Amino acid sequence: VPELPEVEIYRRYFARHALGQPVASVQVTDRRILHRATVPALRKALVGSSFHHTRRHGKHFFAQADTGWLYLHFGMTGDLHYGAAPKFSRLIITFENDAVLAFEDMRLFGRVGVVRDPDQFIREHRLGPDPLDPTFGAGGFAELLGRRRGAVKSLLMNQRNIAGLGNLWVDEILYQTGVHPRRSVEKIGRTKRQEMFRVMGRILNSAIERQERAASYPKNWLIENRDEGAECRRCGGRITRTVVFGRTTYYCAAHQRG
DNA sequence: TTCCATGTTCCGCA
DNA sequence: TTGCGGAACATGGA
Repeated sequence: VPELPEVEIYRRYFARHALGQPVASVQVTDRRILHRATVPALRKALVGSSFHHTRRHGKHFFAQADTGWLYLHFGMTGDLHYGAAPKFSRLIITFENDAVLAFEDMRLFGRVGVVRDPDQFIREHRLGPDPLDPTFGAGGFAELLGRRRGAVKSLLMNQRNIAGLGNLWVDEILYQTGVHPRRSVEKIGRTKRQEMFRVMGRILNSAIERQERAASYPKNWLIENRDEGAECRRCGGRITRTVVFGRTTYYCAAHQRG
C-alpha cells in the first residue's frame, strides 16, 4: 500500500523500532529484490553497525547506518515487520538483541539497496520535490504546473515532477478539488493551483495521521468510493472508471471538470 | 480460467 | 526534449 503517506508510516515504524541497535546479520531471501547491490555489499554496510537516522523522499526510504544508507522502495506490496518475519520477507535484519526487522514484498516490485548519499540518489533518479517538504510551497507547485503540459493526472503521477504521489492519492486530490484527471495543466488557473496545493497537503497529512491511528478515512473521500457507478458522496453524481497514464482512474463525472 | 492490483522502467511514436 | 500508450516485471486474490 505504498505511496507517500504509507512510506512515511513505514519510516516512523522503522525509526520507532530499529534505531540504535547493532545489526548482527542480514539475510536476503530473493536476490531479485536488490537494486544495484549485492548481498556482500549489503552485509558489509550493515552488519556490526546501527541505524541512527531515517529519511524519506517521495516513496523512497533511507536509513543511515555507520558507513552508508540502507535504501528501500516498497513497490506495490512492500511492508515492514518488526518481530517475526512473515512469509514473503525478502530482507531480514537481525539485531544483536535477537530482534528481527523484515522487509516483506510479495510481488517483488520493491527494491533494497545501499546508498552512499540520499541527495545524490535523488539527483541521479531525477526525482521531483517531496510535496511535504517545507521548502516546496504553493509557488513551487504552481510553477511546476506552468512548465509542463498534458493531462494533470499524468503530471502528478510522474515522480520526476513531484515525488510521492501515486494512483490513489492523485485521484483523491483531483476528486477533492473538482479537477478532471484529463484536464490539461494549461487550463488550471492560479487560484485552482493554490487550492490543489493546499488540498494535497491536507490529504497527505491527514492520511498519515489516520493510518498512524489506524482510523478509517472520511466516507466522502474518493478512496472510500472507488467503485464504478457508485454515487458521489459530494454531489450525487456518478463515479466513473477510466484509464489515465495507464492506471485505473476513478472520478466523479459530474463535479470534476475538464 | 481470466482479470485485476496503491509501482517503475523501457521502447516506440508523434 | 516532452508526452503518451503499451508491455514487461511477479504473484496472489476475486
